[in-house]
Amino acid sequence: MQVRVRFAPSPTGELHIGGARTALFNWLFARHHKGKFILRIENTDLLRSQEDFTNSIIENLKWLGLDWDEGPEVGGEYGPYFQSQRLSIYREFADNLLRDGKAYFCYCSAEELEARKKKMQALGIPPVYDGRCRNLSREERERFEKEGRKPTVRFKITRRDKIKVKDLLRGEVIFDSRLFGDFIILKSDGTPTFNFANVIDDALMRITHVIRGDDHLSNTPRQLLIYEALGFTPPSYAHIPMILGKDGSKLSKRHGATSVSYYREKGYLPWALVNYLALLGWSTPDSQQFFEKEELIQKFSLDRVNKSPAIFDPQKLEWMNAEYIRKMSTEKLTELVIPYLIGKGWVKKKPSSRDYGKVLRIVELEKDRLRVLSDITELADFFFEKDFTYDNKAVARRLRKDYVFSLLQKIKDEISKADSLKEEDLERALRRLSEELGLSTGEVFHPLRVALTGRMRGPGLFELAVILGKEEVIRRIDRALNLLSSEAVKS
RNA sequence: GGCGCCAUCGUCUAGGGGACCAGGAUAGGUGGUUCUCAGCCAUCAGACCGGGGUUCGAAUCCCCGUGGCGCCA
Repeated sequence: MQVRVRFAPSPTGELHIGGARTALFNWLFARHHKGKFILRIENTDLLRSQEDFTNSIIENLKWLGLDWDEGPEVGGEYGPYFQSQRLSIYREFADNLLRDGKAYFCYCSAEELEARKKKMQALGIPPVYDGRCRNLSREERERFEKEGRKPTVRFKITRRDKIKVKDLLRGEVIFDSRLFGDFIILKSDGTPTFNFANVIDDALMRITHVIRGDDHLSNTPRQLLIYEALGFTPPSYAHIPMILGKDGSKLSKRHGATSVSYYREKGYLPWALVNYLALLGWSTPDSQQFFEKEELIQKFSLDRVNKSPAIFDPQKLEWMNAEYIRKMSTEKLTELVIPYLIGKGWVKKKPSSRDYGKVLRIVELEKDRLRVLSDITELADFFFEKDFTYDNKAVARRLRKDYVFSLLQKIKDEISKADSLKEEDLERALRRLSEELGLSTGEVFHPLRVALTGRMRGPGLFELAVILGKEEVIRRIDRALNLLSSEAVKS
């Protein structure tokens, strides 16, 4: 039998890190078994669902490289793949259950239910629905209808025994159906509840394996009951551990950025994110860290998914991203970085080949320092901003020294002599100068670096000077000299 | 409240009775390389939730407790 799995997000928000990981595990499982990966949008809750989110989720899944075989945009023979287009299907199945006496109308209002629940809790009784609408007489029903009550449809629990959930990761988990109250399958507005729609769609879409967060484990026995009532064969289940925030609670905005789109904009590489996410709850026997796509597909297996929840660690993700950036060719990296430079107005939309060459060179020099693509804007600003601001500490520590003023003048003279800047020439000249003046190389290099970049850290001095070019280097030395002399006047 | 799941370094994890005074990765400390930073190399520190069993032997199996999380909502 061909494996068919699905990812079924509800478009009530952006694609979440946790959702992405669930999607990934499903996708990996499908690709590993040469099965189908299906995308279904669970937008039944029309109030909270938004089209924008649907589009965003789709875009982000594509960006991550998690392509689906059936679903929005690609279609498939088990559609439609939007729950909002399947409402008549749910109603039909609900009607069947009503007809068969496996479900019934319930006229209790949300307020009444809430009040009873509170009372039961106060008495220490499990707060389950008491089934009072189970056997309403025709008259009672008519009376409620006249009162203008809109009924919900409840599923009748007839089993009074243990329900076994066979979970691929956790083995058999046993629930007691006596603890369930009759639950709602169709809300009073006619839309299905999660459990109901989910089961019907999975059944009709021939889903063979349900891989989802273990927050759904407790829902599973109820779903099994629906499968049974409908005469469908349930799928296999694998409840994967959830991803938590730093403090161990469910990952949410409180923990910082949790949406995939944030990481995308920030300049994380899709595969770095995928690779990192794969390691949250799954590992190889040797704790391998890096995987190429095909390798990950080949090695992935549900029985190496562990059972305990994982805490999302942005630091390790950042490290992994930096690793992938360093491994990437400079050409490819430059392509990815240019949009950020355009955003700053430092590079034209269509850079000239000369500008492009310059950017390429800058990227090459900054590559080791990039952790995310957007880092480029603060790392390389001085290459583009002629009037960069000096770092106060850098000026104090490296520029504001007695010897620096005349040193910079000498460097300037030296550079002026040559007709163009070359790395080796500059290095040789500076080293000679340090010897002549009895200064350490650091005492010569550091002040020049601050004069040229405004800061103490950065790429190789000679390399960056060559990129700036002779004229600009002289200009910047003058600027630093000005700064020093104006301060001299002040003091 | 009931039910369920989970429990190894701060974090991600390896481990499935002896190979473990617990391995890797990340983050952190120290040293080296270099004009600085980053990187790289070397090095240090850091964990089996607690208690009972089972066994010659337990991180590994069982029970209880505790804690975290989830579902019912």
